[in-house]
Amino acid sequence: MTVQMNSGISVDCVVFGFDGKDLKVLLIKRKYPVEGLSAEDPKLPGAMILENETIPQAASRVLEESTGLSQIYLKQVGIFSDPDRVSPEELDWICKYHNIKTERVVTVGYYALVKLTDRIISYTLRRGASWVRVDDIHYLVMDHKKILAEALLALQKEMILSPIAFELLPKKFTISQLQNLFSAVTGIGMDNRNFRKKILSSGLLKATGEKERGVAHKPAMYYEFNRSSYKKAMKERTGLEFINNWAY
Amino acid sequence: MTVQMNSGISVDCVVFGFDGKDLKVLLIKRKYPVEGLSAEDPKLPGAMILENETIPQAASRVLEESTGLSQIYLKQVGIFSDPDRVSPEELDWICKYHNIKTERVVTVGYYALVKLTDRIISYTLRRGASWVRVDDIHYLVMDHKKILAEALLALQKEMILSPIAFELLPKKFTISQLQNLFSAVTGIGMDNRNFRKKILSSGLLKATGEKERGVAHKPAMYYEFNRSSYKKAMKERTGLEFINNWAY
DNA sequence: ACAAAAGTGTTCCTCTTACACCCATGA
DNA sequence: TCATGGGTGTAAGAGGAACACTTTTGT
Repeated sequence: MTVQMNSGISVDCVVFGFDGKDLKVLLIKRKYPVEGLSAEDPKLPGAMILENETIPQAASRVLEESTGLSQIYLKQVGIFSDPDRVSPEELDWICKYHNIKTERVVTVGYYALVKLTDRIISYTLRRGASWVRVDDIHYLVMDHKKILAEALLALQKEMILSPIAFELLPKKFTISQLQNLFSAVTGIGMDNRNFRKKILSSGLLKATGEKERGVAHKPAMYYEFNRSSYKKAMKERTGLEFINNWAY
Repeated sequence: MTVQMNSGISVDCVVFGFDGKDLKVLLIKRKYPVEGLSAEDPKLPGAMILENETIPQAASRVLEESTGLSQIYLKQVGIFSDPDRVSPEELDWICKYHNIKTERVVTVGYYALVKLTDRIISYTLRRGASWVRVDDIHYLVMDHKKILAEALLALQKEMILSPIAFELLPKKFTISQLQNLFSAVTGIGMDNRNFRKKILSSGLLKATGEKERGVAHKPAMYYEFNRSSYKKAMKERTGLEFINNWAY
């Protein structure tokens, strides 16, 4: 067994969006199909890393290319380094497409959280990409399904621990939207009154004064994420949360 | 800017051990020094990945080589991919040492938790490695100091959330040892009575019946980690811990 | 006898949970 | 007026935090 000399390194991004009801993922199609590989197979947006580029930078680049957005929430999920994760045909395709030579491609999986605005939706659709409900994704090329699964798991964990839900919601949102998002991502249901109490007493929300319009029921108040109060709270943490979280 | 063709991929491991008082890290010296690079510079154990080897497998291999142990707790910390993280001299050294050609080395950082038994200590010392208190480590080669810092951060987070403390303790340990470990790693102090209450009511500890011997004070009871009860508890989680953890 | 760490209970208070009805709006 | 989701309060119980003294051993 010898040291691996030519490793290609790529990044693949699971871009999550929330439409108010379902968690969705941005999927693209393979460009420049070759023999034996369908151009219709859905895949995650990804790219080989460039010289003079760190891996997080590569992930940002992929995101900017596929969504038109910079400055979005990006988190590493894991490394996928099975020597056989890319089939010989796929490897061939990758080498031709990028005009490189490599015997192996190790990929770094990321997930990204974006607000599903009209702009981003039309941008992605124009480029032939699509937003698919997580539950409706049954096949992706290579090990992208596995990357998706790990990304979803990481998102669930993270959403329970950190206030990242706001990254998926519009700037102004209702408490119900927030709760639906939690429920959609984590599968956890919770009494609406208790949810409101907690989230409001947390100080993370700032009422905007604006209300929903044109809905056939009592209009809901719009709130914003109070980023500054969150930062302040982080500094004041006691740090005594431990055993509760892992012991019964 | 072109696609990176020759990326070397390595793993580096931060091996943590606990001697009952301080958190320590296993450091080694560079073998086969070359001009311009001291053989005395301390570094983390690491290796280039091999063909037909996944990255976690490479990390396990490094661990087995440096400690003689397999089956130990290993967790990925992050990827270090700054194009300039390895100086030209270092790169030269790496290429010569491994007899490869590469323009860049991306490394994956891991941390490992080991029980500091007599066997492992003598094994590592025989190989010229040393166990250094975390607080006493001021310089490591390349970006290894940064890797260490991130590993420590990840360990702290993880120890608050999961029962990994047991990986660092002997099979039989006292409650004080456990509490000291928490305190040493997380910096969190806690009332001893409350700590005992919590940890004992958690069902994670199993009293062995054995007591300390030869100590100049009331001998403490030895406990073991009750792995099966932990697994059972995990399945019964309600999953409603969220907002408490990130909101005030 | 003394030094040194182990071990033990109670009270107060906060936070979690469970639970059911009225409100504002558009159709 | 009806259908729809928004919004509200309370009581009981569990769990967290603060607190000081006795016990066991070796020297």
